[in-house]
Amino acid sequence: MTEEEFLAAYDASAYPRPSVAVDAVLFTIRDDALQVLLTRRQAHPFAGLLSLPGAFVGPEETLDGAAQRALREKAGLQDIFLEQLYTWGDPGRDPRLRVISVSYYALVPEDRIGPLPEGTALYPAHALPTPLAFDHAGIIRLGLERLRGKVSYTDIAFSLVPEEFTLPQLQRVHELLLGQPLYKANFRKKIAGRIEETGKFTSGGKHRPSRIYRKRALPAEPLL
Amino acid sequence: MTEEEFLAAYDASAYPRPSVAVDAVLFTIRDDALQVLLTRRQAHPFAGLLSLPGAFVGPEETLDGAAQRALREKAGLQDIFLEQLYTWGDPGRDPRLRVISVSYYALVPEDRIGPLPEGTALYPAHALPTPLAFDHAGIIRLGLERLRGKVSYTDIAFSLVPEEFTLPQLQRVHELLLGQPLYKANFRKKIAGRIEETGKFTSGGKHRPSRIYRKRALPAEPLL
DNA sequence: ATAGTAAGTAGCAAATCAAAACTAACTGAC
DNA sequence: GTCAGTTAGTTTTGATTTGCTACTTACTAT
Repeated sequence: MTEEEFLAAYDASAYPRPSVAVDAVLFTIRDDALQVLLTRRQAHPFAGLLSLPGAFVGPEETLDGAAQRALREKAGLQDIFLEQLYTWGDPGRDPRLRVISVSYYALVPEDRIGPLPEGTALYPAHALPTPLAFDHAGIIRLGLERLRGKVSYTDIAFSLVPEEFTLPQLQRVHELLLGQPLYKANFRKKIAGRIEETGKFTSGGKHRPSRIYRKRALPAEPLL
Repeated sequence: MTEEEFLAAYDASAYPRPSVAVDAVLFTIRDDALQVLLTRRQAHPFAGLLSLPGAFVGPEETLDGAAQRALREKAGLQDIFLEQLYTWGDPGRDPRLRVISVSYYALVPEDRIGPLPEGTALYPAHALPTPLAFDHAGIIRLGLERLRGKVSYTDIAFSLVPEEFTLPQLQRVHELLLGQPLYKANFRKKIAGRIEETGKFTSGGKHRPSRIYRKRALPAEPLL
């Protein structure tokens, strides 16, 4: 069968084409823990269970665009770090109809999260309620693995911290993502080239104030 | 609008749902170069251009299953390393109709490739004909990046080499994937724990024969 | 025997990493 | 004021890994 013949048969066939949706795992740091945004489902199936914010992909919409829209509609967030994670397509993962879900993970500092809609809240990523709707537990687990894998060799940790931050703060983010403590001195050497001082200091603590930094715009090295 | 309402509207709407397809980037090492399997398209669109082997996802088929089937049908390959790469969904990437493509990359040692169907052949990954059909050039580029990124901290190189291999062979695979030469002594130290001797040696060369190894089944360490 | 060639090993300096110990700057209790 | 408590930030040291060179080994072809 040629591809064209297949397509013709495909168009004419009785079974419905799959729907394509996106689901987003939105991570943030709150209460010294990594947290995930979940919404409680009202409707069948899995009514009453928590699920990831998602959306069906519109006819003229890109996949990234649909993921952005899902987060805008469900959490009021715009212009945040968003990256594709994995695509889930097992028949039966949605009992209603075949749904292919392109999953994304998103990172946002806590201070950018506004008031959340009724039924939507943050839950600690390492102690999630169980069960979750659909295969969303698996999606979150993969997101956690991806984060852990990428934190050491990319800039993603900066996306979980306000524009201006202290090094203990940034180090703590790394530790939460990696799940293990880091040595202060080594951590500082490693990121020294990716930050710049603001000249400001924290105040109000019962101890030595810490310097406040921001992310360095462009590393000077890659110009070779 | 609730999700249920959306689904109802979605079902009733005039625009067709997207089709979901898979495309596979099959890599192998041949003639001391990394090569990709491509097939020449017969039909519109992009007739005459080279494209990745692909398939539409059947109604009861998993995504992985569809990718396996595509490689079985287009290259006669079974039971090979296959991993999801990225999902491409821009409207307009297929001029006929909206197609969401879940891309995979696959790795196979040359000795497992049999005779290929008419119109299907291997092309050097770093000197591909241009242009390619659809967005397949971008898919291959991403596959190359993924390979390069993963070769140093995973076992993927073993999937590009026969079951029994020499260390110069395995080192060369690493070098081709990384695009840079490696130091023999360091390379050997690094993989020492992941291989085991077969006791056999190559023969017939004009020089010292090299030991033949196989991949070590289970590393002993992860038992803690 | 000797030359050619690629396989495989030894060793060292430089860079990086893990780890502990140290100093600095604030608050609050005395 | 001074001292304890606390966290920020720096210095230092030893272990491990990397970059690199030089060497030895084992085969074939003259």
